[in-house]
Amino acid sequence: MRQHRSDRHAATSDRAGRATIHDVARLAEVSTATVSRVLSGGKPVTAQVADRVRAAAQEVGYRPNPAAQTLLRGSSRTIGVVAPDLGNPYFAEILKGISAEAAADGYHTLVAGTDEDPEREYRSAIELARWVDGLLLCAPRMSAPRLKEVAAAGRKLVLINRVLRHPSVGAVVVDYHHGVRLLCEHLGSLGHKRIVYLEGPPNAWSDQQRQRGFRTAEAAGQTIIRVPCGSSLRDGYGAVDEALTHRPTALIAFNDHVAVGVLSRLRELGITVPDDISVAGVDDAPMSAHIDPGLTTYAVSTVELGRRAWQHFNPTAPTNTIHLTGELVVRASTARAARRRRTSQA
Amino acid sequence: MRQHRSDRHAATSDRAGRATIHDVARLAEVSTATVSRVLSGGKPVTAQVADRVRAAAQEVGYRPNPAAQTLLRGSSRTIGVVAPDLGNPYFAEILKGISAEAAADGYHTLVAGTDEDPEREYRSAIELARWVDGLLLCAPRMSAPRLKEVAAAGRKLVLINRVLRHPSVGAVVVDYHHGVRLLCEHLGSLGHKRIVYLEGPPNAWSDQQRQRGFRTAEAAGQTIIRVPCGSSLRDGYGAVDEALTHRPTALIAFNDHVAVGVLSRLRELGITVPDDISVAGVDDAPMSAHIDPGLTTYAVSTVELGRRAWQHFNPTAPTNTIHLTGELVVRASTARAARRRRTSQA
DNA sequence: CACAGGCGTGTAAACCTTTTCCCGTTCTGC
DNA sequence: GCAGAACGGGAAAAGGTTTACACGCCTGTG
Repeated sequence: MRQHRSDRHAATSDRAGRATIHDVARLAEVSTATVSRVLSGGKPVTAQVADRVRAAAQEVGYRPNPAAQTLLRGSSRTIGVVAPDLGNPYFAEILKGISAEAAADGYHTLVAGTDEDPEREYRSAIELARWVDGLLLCAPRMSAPRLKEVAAAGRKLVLINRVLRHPSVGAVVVDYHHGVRLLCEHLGSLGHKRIVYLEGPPNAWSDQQRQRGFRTAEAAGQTIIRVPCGSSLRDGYGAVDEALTHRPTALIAFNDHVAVGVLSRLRELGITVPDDISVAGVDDAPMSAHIDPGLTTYAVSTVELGRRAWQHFNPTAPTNTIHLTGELVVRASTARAARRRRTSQA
Repeated sequence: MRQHRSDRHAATSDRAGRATIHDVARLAEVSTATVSRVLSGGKPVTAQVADRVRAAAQEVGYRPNPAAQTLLRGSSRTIGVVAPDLGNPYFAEILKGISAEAAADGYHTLVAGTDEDPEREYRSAIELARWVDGLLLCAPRMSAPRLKEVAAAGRKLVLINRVLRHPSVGAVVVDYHHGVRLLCEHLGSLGHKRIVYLEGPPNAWSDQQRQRGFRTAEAAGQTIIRVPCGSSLRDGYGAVDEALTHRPTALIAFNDHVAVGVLSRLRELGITVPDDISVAGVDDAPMSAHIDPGLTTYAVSTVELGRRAWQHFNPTAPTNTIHLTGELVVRASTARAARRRRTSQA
């Protein structure tokens, strides 16, 4: 592969087979204008002519060329979605939701994964902006100036879990500050004093929001130890050992995906959750209720997130920032802090 | 929402701002042909003129209109991916892989989820076929005639986990027959005699392949009890109670997603895996290694799947069916059958 | 010195659809 | 019976880009 340059020829010869509106017009013995009117429903047309046109269209298997339609109407009826990791169930849920909403309105969805790379994110966004009527960026990591550049390049820009001081850019954000506060209060009420936070990707806006929540918790007297981590399952798995050197009684992961990796590594080490250590996540991924132990987390509906994001694409919608607040979901992964901490290798 | 019809006006007024090749040509005082040659790199151009054109393009922020390019060259440099459930980690992985491969070759990816509905699947496929250079259908449920219709409507069709006797349709399929045989042999060697199979969606090709494997196992003397289920986590969760009425010692789920739901329900019922009952899945989803107990499953690399599928889009590639064979991954969810079965509600 | 060839650039057609404007016919109302 | 309206349908332009063809100039060679 990597030499797809050569398919120009194949494409052209293939295309030769597709019927155009002219073929239909010729067969039905009418003008192309009439064909368009019959099929796209403009002005009224005699029933007899309409039938003839429809029969002709059926016979040659006519389907309007979307490129021509797009060129003419200046809208492709397509939105673009850019996400750091399409394999992450959280983004997969969002993509599922938004594409379903879009499809219900006759819109298509173009996707791009960026592998968490801000540079690729920028390039993908700029590239997609050429094609689509609206662009949805999930948790974008790129700098604010570049984000503004993207906003200028495209039609309509909507952000998920990132805000940008800019007119005409909509956003839907989860109130992670609130979420983290709830988690800290919950753990505090269970007697946890030393809590490790496994940080998300550097410069991620949504990580900064969480950090705000932790500062609030610190101001209230709790001890938060920050350990660099990331956003994937592997990141969580890999960060556990360092986290344990700080001898925490509880552990908050950047998100549920990370938390699953954490639980996996803890199990390997023979450390029992929640008896030896409590673990909490953020996002309430679909599987979080079904793993053992069930994961305590901050839940916000991805369905709602997708719905709200799609609303932003309505041209009459105001371009503001919608704050979504979730709720604490307590499951089996958090419990009262052990009276005496056992050695970390149990 | 649902009244996006009105955005024609907004779109038109927005589009007014975008610079065309004519604007660049006027500013650089050359013809549009020269601009195209400079930017798309065709025939040679004087360095001085090229610089002038590039400067002009930069100044007005020119980006070629993809609809016009598509219309002309008859290729949109886009592929379409249709999957039953974008939220299912298995399909999310495949989407991630194929879109990354496509992006590396400068192609875009259009997606559609079908919510497991064959009717929507057909409509989505036909609709996407108008737009794209190639269509990738993941585990399609539609009938063979309709599949052929889709093949005729589009440029290039590639199937994942489904075969179709038809020239010019490529396919990449996992050898589930082999996988199920391995799982049955594995369980047999552990002394399991009564195995429940939680069936996938009705009419799913990949379920039929699994059934073939089970018939082989039955021919070898094993007892397989079939229980209707589905392909989602909830389906697995919901099918457990009925499955238990058959008093099996082991349980094979349609896929890992289902198996996770099964484990969850078993835990609720106080039934221990693998002591009371063994559980196995199929697909080796990313999380399967990280849950407790680790899931015994049949693993085939989704990366490989995506890579092979993309290869099929190369116009010089033969349109054949590629069989991918995986391997048994034994984890903690399967063990020797209990000597005496406890009551199912233990 | 003249002519051929090559290189750089412009012109215009083609890609396919929608929609505006216009014309011709038929029907209505006075 | 005639004027005007209403309605069905056709011709043509617009939308932005690429590319085949043509043209002019410069250079190198006979």
